[in-house]
Amino acid sequence: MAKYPFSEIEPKWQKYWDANQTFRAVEDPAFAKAKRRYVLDMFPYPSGAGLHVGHPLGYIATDIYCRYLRMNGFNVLHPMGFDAFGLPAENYAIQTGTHPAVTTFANIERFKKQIGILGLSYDWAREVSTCTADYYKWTQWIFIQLFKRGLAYESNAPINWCPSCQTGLANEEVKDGECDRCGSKVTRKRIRQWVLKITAYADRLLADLDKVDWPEPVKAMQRNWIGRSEGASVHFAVDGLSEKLEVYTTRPDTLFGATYMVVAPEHPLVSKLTTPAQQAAMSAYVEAAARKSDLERTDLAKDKSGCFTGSYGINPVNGRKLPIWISDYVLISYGTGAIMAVPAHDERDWAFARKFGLPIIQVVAPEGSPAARIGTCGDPDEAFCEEGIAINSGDWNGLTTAAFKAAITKWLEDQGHGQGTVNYKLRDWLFSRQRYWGEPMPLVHCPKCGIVPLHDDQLPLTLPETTSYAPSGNGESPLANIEPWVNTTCPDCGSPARRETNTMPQWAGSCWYYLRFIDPRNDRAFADRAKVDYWMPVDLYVGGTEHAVLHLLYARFWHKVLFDIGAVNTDEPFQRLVNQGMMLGEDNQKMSKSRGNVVNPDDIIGEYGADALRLYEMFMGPLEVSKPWTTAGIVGSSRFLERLWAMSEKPLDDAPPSGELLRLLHRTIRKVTEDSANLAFNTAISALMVLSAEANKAERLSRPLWEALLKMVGPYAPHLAEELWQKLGQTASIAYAAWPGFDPLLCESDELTIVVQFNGKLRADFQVPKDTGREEQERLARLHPKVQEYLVGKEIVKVVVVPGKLVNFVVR
RNA sequence: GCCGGCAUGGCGGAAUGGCAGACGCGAUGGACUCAAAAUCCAUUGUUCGCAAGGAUGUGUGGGUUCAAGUCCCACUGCCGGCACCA
Repeated sequence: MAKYPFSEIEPKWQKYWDANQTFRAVEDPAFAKAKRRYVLDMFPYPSGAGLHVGHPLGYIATDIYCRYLRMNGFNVLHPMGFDAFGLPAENYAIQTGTHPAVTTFANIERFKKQIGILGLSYDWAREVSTCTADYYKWTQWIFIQLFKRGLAYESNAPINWCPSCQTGLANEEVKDGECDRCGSKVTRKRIRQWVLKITAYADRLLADLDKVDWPEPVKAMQRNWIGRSEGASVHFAVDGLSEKLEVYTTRPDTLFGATYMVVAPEHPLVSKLTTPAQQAAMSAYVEAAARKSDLERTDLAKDKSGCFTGSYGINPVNGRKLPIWISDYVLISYGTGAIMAVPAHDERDWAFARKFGLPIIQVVAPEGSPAARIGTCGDPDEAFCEEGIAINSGDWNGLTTAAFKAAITKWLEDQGHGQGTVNYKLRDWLFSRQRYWGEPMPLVHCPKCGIVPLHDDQLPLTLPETTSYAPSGNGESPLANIEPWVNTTCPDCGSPARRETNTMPQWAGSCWYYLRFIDPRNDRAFADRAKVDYWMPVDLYVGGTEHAVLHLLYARFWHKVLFDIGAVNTDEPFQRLVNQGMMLGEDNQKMSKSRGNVVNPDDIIGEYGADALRLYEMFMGPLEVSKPWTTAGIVGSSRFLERLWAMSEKPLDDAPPSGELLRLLHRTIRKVTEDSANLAFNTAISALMVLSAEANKAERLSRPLWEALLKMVGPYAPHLAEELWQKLGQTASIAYAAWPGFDPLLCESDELTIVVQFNGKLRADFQVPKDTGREEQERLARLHPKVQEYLVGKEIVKVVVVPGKLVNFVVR
């Protein structure tokens, strides 16, 4: 018989699904909340580079899951769209003059074509692109809500600046001191910026991680990034100055060990602290620190540097005078930008004290050590950073670190010298970009009213047309040069005013796109609240780990703000998150053009068909783990499909199968049902292969078995399944055929194999009827000829019997 | 340095504490063929043995258990994230 003509059949069914709107999702109240599922892929940036076989991995997985859910009576929302603002299209525009929208939409079309041939069951009627005005109208609207709640503010603090991208970057976009996008060294720049106050949500972003079903590593990364720490703020009087110097420490129990203090070069008190004698040295140091890049400043290997201010702080616990230094190892952006230095119990302070000959006093000793008993000790050899017992701390000696922390914090509060404090590593989110191809910020600078947001009826504020996309490089976006656009009137008072010219970062559009899919054409709200209630939260969200602290943190933040203003029904957007593993090249390296190991899905589909590619990508291993692509391996999936195609020619019997084949059928249904629900597609496919191989051994095919098999194949190889389903005389799509059920009783075998072990080593096996009792099983085991042989000259110490499984003789 | 994750045949992988290696790729042998491809059948962890049958085996070293790939402790290697956050 002819080979499976996938190149005819696959387009045929793709056209059918499209023409019949088979996967259109409708908010039908007949489905109870428990019978609705929102299954979401992380939407792509439509780059011009084209896809490799790794890109569709997650899309195939969610598609199979959605098809499985539909056959099980769920109403499924499964949309797709495009994260369409971004630098590549803009950079191309600078080079060629082509409008970024032109490039972007061309790439979107190409992308849709490429994933279209995979037979993915998206509701394309809900497609959105973040760069269209009807979409970013609502991005702007949400930004205004943030602004109105005081969560967006202007800042002039120095920021991360990428000299190549010519724009500011968020902390999350800087990796190892380099731009996450282009790899250029990030520098510091002081320009006016818009910042979102994500730190106001730090506690909730941390606590609510406990509510969601996400991979632990991703939760750990977010917890790390938020970086909550508990400690105390301590106020140090400064000799000869009215101002107090406030420091933050997680170890208030080491206050007696403080021997000097350090403030960051950018600290506001630096000039007041500097005595005339130190003035020259201090200016030189501050200037040198300002010139250093972030990477230079945070390089651990470098020597500590610093400069004495000439001033002294007074330690509130013992009145001791502590010299105040400045050093760039203290960061202005964390805590109070000033520290008390305890060299005996902190590696960094230790290194600094050693370099500058500052005293070192040990105030914590390991529990049980002699020092802990007598309350004092000699000079330490290295910093001791663990917890222990207080020494050299006056009346506090002998307390454990934990007890001392609590006691001294209370003492500080009682004496007015400080208080317990919680700190976060998370910084506010640098939100403005000095580029063209992004959402314009819907704000106006009015000389009378200050910064005024546009009114709702003035949205969207569309991007002006221009011919010059190049950034000015001086911290202004190209929009600043478009005078007719910049000059406007104040929405509130009507006076002449100027528009904000910064644009939003690419993350803005992706912060809420999952909500727009719910009601994509609504022009009165970002989404109708009843529809939000119908679908939200997202039940399953599949994408790569690269967004663990970027998109996934930002989106949670925006969602919580929307929750707080009553616009959404849940305080977390994504209930369950799954990270698909990376598809590596055949050489086990990351797939990339520069390595020359890229495999194009179009080529594979051309040779083997989309169903074979889908099947193979899922068969290769668990969804979550990274694995290398092997083109040679795909023939296994292809052969399986060919076998099904050939089997469809066999004569059919109406009777169900009998005996072992019936049992295998029910077991397979059980296995494939469980595995499909758990996204364990590799083992489900394996079970389908076993069943088809067994069923194929007979000359004739049982129709009930064949129908069940086709339905189970449906989500995995939908084109072939539809074709063979139609061949059976079915007129409706298999996409909504009822998923086959199984009978647990029919899964069980009448006979069980019992294995016999001697001291845990396998020696024999035999068959027993199911329901054989414990004693009977042991008796039959003893009668087994090989067992008798092994028992000769041995003494039985113990017999372990697991009914239906094994008998283990422990012998001597 | 800190926090995660992973480690099983030639390869991808499978295995509620109970027959390690399901399923697939590859390889070897055979059938079909003038021949090849395709297809089908058989074998395929390593090792000793003509065979029957042994021994050994899930990164390393210990431990718990009648029984450990699976649980516990200590390592090693690889991958990812963070990194002067006081």
